[in-house]
Amino acid sequence: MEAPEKDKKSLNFIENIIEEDIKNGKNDSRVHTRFPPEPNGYLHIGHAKSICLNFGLAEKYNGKCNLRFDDTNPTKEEMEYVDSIKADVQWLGFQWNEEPFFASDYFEQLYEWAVLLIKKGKAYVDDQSQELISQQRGTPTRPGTMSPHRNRSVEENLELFEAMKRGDFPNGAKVLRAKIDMASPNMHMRDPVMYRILNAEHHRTGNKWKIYPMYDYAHGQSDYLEGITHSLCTLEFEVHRPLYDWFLDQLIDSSYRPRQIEFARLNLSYTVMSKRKLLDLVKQNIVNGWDDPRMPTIAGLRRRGYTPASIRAFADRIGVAKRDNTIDVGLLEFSVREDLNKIAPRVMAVLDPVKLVISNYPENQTEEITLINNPEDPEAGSRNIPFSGELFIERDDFMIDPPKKFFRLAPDKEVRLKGAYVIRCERYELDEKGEVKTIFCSYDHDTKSGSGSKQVKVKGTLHWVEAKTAVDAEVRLYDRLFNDEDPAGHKDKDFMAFLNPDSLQIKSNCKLEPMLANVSAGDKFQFQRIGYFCVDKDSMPGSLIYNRTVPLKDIWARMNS
RNA sequence: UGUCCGAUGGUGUAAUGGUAGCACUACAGAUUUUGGUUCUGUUAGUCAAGGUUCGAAUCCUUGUCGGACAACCA
Repeated sequence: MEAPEKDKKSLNFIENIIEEDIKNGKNDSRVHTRFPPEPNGYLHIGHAKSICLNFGLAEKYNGKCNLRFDDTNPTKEEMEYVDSIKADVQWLGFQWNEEPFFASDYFEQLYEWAVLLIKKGKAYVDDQSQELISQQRGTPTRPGTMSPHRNRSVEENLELFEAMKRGDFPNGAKVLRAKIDMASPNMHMRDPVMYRILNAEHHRTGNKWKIYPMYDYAHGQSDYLEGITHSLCTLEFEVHRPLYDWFLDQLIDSSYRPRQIEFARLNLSYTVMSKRKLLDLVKQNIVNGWDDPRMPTIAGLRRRGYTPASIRAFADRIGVAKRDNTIDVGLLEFSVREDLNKIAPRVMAVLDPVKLVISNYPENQTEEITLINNPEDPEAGSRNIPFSGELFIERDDFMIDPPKKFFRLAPDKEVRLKGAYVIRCERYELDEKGEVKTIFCSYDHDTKSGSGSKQVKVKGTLHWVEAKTAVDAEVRLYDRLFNDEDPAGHKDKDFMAFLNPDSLQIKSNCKLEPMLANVSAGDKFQFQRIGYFCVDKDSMPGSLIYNRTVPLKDIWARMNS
C-alpha cells in the first residue's frame, strides 16, 4: 500500500526551481534553456559543465535548449569560433533546438526597444568620455554622480541616437545609457551603458551597424525573444540580475518571463580555466595550440583521448551548486578510465623496450598467441599475435637486484608472459654503459596460457611484443600542465611559474604489436598494464604517434613514490 | 568601510524541521594470467556562539571566514 518512491536521485537547486515552476504552471510549465557562448575563443571543460547542464535539463524535462551565440562585440568575435563551438557541442553529444541562434539576429528589435526606452524617458545619450563616465560611477561604497546629459529631452535623445546609428560619430564619442539610479548600491544599476559606437565589421551583419548593444541590454531580451524560461549563468552575473529584470520590466507587458539563475563555475585543480590564461599558453608556445592534449579545452581533451561519455559522466558527478568549488582533476581522470575500461581494446605495447631472448625456444619458430580483446566486453572477441624466441619487454619489468615486493622479472625468478608461457630468467647482459642489454630466459612449454596442461603459480604477468614483427611508434606521455593545485591562485606569483616541466614526455622508440600499425586518428586502446592511449591526429602509417590519455591505476608505482 | 552570494569528511554533492547519505580520494581485505577491472570493509563532516522547537545541517540573531561587483568585455 505504501508505495515508496524508488530511490530517485536527489535534485540540485536548479532542478528544484524548475520542478516548482512546472508545478505552478509558470510560463505554461515549459522548460527552455540556452547555452550562450561568445564566439571569441575555444570552449573548455567549464563550458562543458554548462553545456551538459543546459542541454541535460532540457532533455530531462522534455524541453528545448538553444545554442545562441552572444555576438554583440564585433571586435572580438569570429566565424572560426562559431564553427568550433558548434563542433564541440555536437561532439559532446547534444543537438540544439532548430538552428543556432545569434544575438545579432535581434539587433533590429533591440534597437527599436532602445528607442522605446528613450521615448519613455528611461534612456539617454551621454557625450562624455569613457574616463569621465567611469569616474562618475562612484565606487561600491560611494554613490555615483549624475551625468550633465542625463536630462536631455526625448527629442534630442532620439535625434542623437539616430545619428549614432547612422554613423555620424567616431568610436567612443557617445553612448546610450539606461536612466536608472546613480546612487544604487548595485554598481550595475548606475545608468549602465546600453549601446556603444563601434566602427567594426561584424562577422554576420558586416558593416550594417555602427552601434552595438552591451551584454546586459542584449541578453535578457534575447532570452525573451527565444522563449527561454530558465537562463542559467555563472555566479559573477548575480549582481547583473536586477538589471536583467529591469529591462524586461520596462519593455515587456506579458506574464511570460525568463528567469536568470546563477551557479558556481567549475574550477579544476592543476590547471587554469580563464580564456586569457589559456590564450597566453598558446601564444607563448607553452603548448602546441588550443587542442594541445594538455589543455583543458574540449578540443584538447578530445585529442587527449577523452570520450564524450566520460565528460558527460564527469559533469554529472560534479553536480551544480552556488558555492565556489575546485574539483580534483583526479575525478576527471576517474571518469575517463571508467568509460575507456568498458570500451578500449587491450593491446600490447612496450614503451621502453629491452630485448628478451628465450634460449630454449626453437630457433626461427614463430607461433600465434590468441588474446582476449577486452575482458570487460565479451562481444569484443579475440585476436592473434605472433610469438617467438625474441621479444621486447618493458625495461621497468626487470631488476637485477629487486626488493621483496617486486613481482616481475629478476635473475632466477619466474613470471608469465601475458597470454603465453611462464619464463625463468637465467642470465642477463649489460652494455658498455652498464645498462641491461639483453635478458636471457628459459620457458616451460607446458605452461602455455589456456592449455591447462600445467598449473604454475607466478606472482607477475608481463606484457611483451614479438621482436621481428613489432612496429615502431612515438608515444607521447602527457601529464598535468602545472605542478601547483591552483596555479592562478597566488598573489605573488604568476601562474606560469608553476608549469610542470615534465608535462610532455616523448618516447620515440616504442614497440607495438602489429595490429597497432593499421589505425586511424582517434582510435583508443588500453596498452596493457600501462594506460589508455589514442592515435594522434598527426599520426601517419609508418610514423605512428600515440597519446597517453591517462595511466592505469598503479599500486606498484604508488608504493615506490 | 557598501551591496549581493556562499559555508556539510581531504574534494565535490544530498538530506526541503525528524536515522547526516552518495561519489571520488585514502587505507585494509577478497578475486584476478593487466600490481588493471570487480567486490567487501574502514577512517573521516554540519564555520562559531546564542535563540525558537519535543526535535535544527535546515528557521531566527550576531559574529567569523570565503567569493562577486567600480569595462563603451561577456
